[in-house]
Amino acid sequence: MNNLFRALGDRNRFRIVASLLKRKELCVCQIHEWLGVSGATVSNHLNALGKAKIVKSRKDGRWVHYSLDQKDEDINTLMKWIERKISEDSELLEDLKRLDKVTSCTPIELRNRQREKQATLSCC
Amino acid sequence: MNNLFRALGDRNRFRIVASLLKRKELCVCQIHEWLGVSGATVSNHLNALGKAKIVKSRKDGRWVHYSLDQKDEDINTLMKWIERKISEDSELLEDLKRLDKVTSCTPIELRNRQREKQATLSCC
DNA sequence: ATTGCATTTAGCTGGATGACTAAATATAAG
DNA sequence: CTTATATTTAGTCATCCAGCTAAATGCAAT
Repeated sequence: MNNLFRALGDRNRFRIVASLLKRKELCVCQIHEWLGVSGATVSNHLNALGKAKIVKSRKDGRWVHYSLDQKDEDINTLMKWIERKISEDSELLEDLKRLDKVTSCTPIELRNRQREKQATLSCC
Repeated sequence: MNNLFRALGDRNRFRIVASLLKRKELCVCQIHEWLGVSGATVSNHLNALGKAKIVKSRKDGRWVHYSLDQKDEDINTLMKWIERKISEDSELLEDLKRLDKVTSCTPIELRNRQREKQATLSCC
C-alpha cells in the first residue's frame, strides 16, 4: 500500500495516471511525447505504476499500450477520488489539454513529427 | 495534491497517519516512542503531514498534541479509504497493537520509561 | 532566574530515486 | 536478411530526502 502512494507521489507518474483517466488507453510513445521526458524514463515510470497495480499493458506489434488496470476494486475507488480532484486542478487540466494534440495523431504521425523536431534542432 | 501522496508515500509518515486514525490524538513524545525514530525526525514528518493538510496540532504546555485535521472533506474521504485498507493489513495491525502500550502511559510515565532505558543502555 | 524537559530547527550524511544516454530486445517493413 | 523503429534494460549522475546529532526555542517547576 505504501508502494501505491509512493507511485502516485511523483509528479510525472501522477500526470500519467491523469492522462489514462482521460483517455482509456495510450501508447508509450504518446505518453513520451506528452510528458516531455525520455522514453526510457517513461518506461520506468510505467513499470512502477504497474507494480503498484495501477496500470496494465497490452502489446500490439511494435507498440505497447497502457491503461488503468481496474482489477482491484479499492484502487478503482481511489482513482475515482483522484479523478474528482483533478477536475478542480486547473493547472493539470490545462496540461491535459495538450494531451489531445498528441492523441489526435497516430503513432506513425507522431514519429514523423518527432523527425521534424529533430530536423529543426539540427539546423540551429 | 502531489504533496498529499508524497506525504503518504513514506512508511513512517503513513504509520503516523494510521496511529492517528486509531487514537484521536497523540503527543509527539508518544509517536516518538512508538515509531522508534528520533524526536527530531518525528517532528519533521509531522510538519510534512501538516503541510499536506492531513494533521493539525494543539499546544498544551510543554507538549504538542497532533490529530487528523479533518477540515478538508476530500481528505476525510481519503482517510476513510485508508482506514479500510489498514483493516486488511495484518502487518500494520500488529504494529498498531504496540501503540496501545505507549498510549496507556502519560507523557510523564513515558519519560520515566525512557530514562530507565537509558540506564539499561549505560550499563552495557 | 535557573534548571529541566518537549519540541523544533539547523546542519550533515548515506541511500534512494528520477533523469539521462547507450545498449539490448522485439517486431515490422523493405 | 537487413534495416528501422518502439520499448526496455543497464549504467551513470545529480538531486532529494529520511535519518541522525547538536543547538535553539518554549514552557513549567523549583
